[in-house]
Formats: sequence, structure tokens, C-alpha cells
Amino acid sequence: MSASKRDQLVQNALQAFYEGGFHAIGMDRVAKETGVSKTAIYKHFRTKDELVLATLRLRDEQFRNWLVRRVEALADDPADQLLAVFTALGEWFDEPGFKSCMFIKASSEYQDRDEPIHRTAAEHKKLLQKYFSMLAKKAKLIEPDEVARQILILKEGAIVLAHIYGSKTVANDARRAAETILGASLARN
Amino acid sequence: MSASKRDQLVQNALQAFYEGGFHAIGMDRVAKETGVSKTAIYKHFRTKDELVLATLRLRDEQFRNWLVRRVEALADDPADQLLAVFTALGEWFDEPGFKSCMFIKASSEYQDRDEPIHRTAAEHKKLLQKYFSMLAKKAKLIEPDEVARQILILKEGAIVLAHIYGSKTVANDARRAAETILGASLARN
DNA sequence: ATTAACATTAACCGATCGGTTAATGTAATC
DNA sequence: GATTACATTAACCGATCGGTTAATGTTAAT
Repeated sequence: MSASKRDQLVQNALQAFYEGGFHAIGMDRVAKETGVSKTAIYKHFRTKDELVLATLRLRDEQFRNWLVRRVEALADDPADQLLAVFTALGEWFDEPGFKSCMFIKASSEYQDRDEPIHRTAAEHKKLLQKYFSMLAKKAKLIEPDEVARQILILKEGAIVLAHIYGSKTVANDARRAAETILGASLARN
Repeated sequence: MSASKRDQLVQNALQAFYEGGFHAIGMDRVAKETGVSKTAIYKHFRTKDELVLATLRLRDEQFRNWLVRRVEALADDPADQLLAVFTALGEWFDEPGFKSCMFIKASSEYQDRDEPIHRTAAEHKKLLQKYFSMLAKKAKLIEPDEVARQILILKEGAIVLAHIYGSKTVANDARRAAETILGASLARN
């Protein structure tokens, strides 16, 4: 199997797990929906968990790339970019295929914090927090790290609620909350 | 089976699903851990999904009762009560058995919004939102409904992050964000 | 043309899935 | 004491779980 075929397998498995859930989608189903035989899959991944890990690593890269690019397209000023996060989220929520965050779902199904899959989800969130922290520092906020953590909390809450009851206002509510928080952290300057 | 024994079955099943996940815990396992035979379980619940629904209804009642009582014990003023939500959450996060919110996990494993289990999770969140809305109105905030939705977003985000990487500051961060939001909504009065 | 190396297929493994059925135990009614 | 009603047990159902193995292609080097 060529490298690109392996990538396609991971991409298709990612799609299957995202749409169907990790435990609910079996390896036979993965084989069928990716067009790759089970034997071929197990040639590249020793266990299902390793395949799941590969899909999460791909998702991490895809999601953070998408977010950073979309945010940079939406705003120039770092403070505005922190708010643009929620504009981008709102666009994501409106996509027909939106089904919450893959890492929240992964941590829901692999609950133990020392499981590699759970740890991968945690690392993804840490990287997002670092990104927000960098923006908050560039925006010269008083307490950039705390604000970054709060932005992350708003982001995760918005995703969960957008998935649970597809509210059209949730991205907007989160954005306005972020505006208030940023406003308070700027005002003290 | 007496009514109280049925309640015990649901309570034990709730514990098993909360700790192990809905798809990961099979009915044989439920039977073993509740001490009730599978046949006896299926006398009261036609399907596994109906048992899951029963556990969610119980959890909804338990969680909201706990939250309201804890909040009322922590503060008298309605605005302070909205902040006390996050103090209560922090206590919950510190409990050894804490493993995220059962309804977030349910909506992660039963993703389709028209599934009864998913809808039950949505109703739980709606009821919390109503509770926050009532407090916000009693606190005479300018935009009580919007603030209530934002408090809910902060709550869900805090739960997710507390579960994913057990941060000790996440409840505090959310609380301070709520303080800022409430402060802004009071200041305009 | 033969052989060696690699992919792919599909049958198979024991275990478990959600759910049912037949047999056994137990208690109350007659 | 026989009968009825109900609980409980455990064996069982086909399907699917994660994972393996043997057989079959296919390709490339000899």
C-alpha cells in the first residue's frame, strides 16, 4: 500500500469514527467503508486503538490548521483574532456534517486519563490553549494565560451545546462572552 | 421485583454506564454489576436504550437537585448564586469518581439529534439553562437569557476540560469569566 | 518459465453483543 | 397437597466484536 493510500485509509477511518463513534464502528465496518481489507489495515496498525490514534493525529493537524487559517482570514488584530475564533466556530456549526468535536467524543469513550487516546485528546486541547495564549499575549492583555483558558472553556462549551441542541445563537453567545472578557482585560491596561 | 429494587437496578446501571460508557458496557455486564439477572432487567425495560433512558432520567433529577441545593447553601443573592454554580462544579471536579457529564457523554455516543437518548440530554441542558435564566432574572441583569446561555456554555466547557486534563484551575477560570460577564451585565443597570 | 516476495481475499477464532426461551425455584391460593 | 402465578437462572440465538491465519492473486527478479 502506498503512502498516499495509507493516508486515505486514515482519512476515511477518521470520517467513519467521527460520524459513527469509536466503539460503535467496528473494524469490519472500517474495512468496508475505506475499501481496505482488514488484513491490510492490520498490516499498518497493530490494534484498533492505534488506528484511532492515527485518526486523532490527523484530525488535530486538520482542525488546528483550519482554525488558524480561518482566524487569520477573518481578522488582523490579535484581539480581534481571539474573537474571530467564535466566528469560525459558528461557520463550522452550520456545516451539515458537524457532529461535535472528535476529541471531546474520544475522551468520552476513552475516559481513563492515562489511556493514550485520552491523552491525545488532552494534548490537542493544550495546543489550542497555547495558540490562544499566544494571541492573548500579542494583544497585550493583562492576564493572557487566564484569558486563553477562558476562551478555551467558551469554545468547548459552545461546541458541546451546538451539538446537543444545534442552537443557532450559541456561537454568538460565546463570542459576546469573549468580547466582555477581552474588554475587561484590555480596560485594565 | 419491588419498586425499590427497580430503583436500585437503575441506580446501579447508571453507575456502570457513567464509569464505563454506554456502548462499552454490555447488558451482561449490567446484569452482573447490578446483581439483577438479564431476564429480570428485560422484564422492566424492553431494550437497552430504554434502560439507558431510565438512567438518564434519574441522573437528571439527581444532578439538578444536587446543584440547586449546593448553590443555595453557598449563596443567598441570586447573582452570587450564579457564581456559586462554579464553586459547586469545582467541588464536583475534585471528587474521585468525577468522569465528566453523563449527558455530554450520552450525546457523544448517541449523536443523532432525533434519537430519544440524545433528546433527553438536550432536555437536561435546557432545564439547566432555565434555572440559570431564572437566577439571572432575579438578579435583575439586563439580558438575563443571554447571560444564562453564557453561564451554561462556561459550565459545559469547564466540565469537558476538567475531565480531559483534570486542571485544578478550570472551575476557577470559569467562575472568574462568569464574574466578568455578570459584572458587565450589572454595570449597565 | 520459475521462484521468491508481497497484497489481497475470505474464512475463521473465541468472546461478547442485544435479546429470547425453556427450565427451575418459590410463594401464595385453593 | 395440588395448582397457579410469578421470579430467577442459565442455556441459547444470530450477529458482530477485535484480531489471525491460510489460501489465492499479482508482481518482479532470476
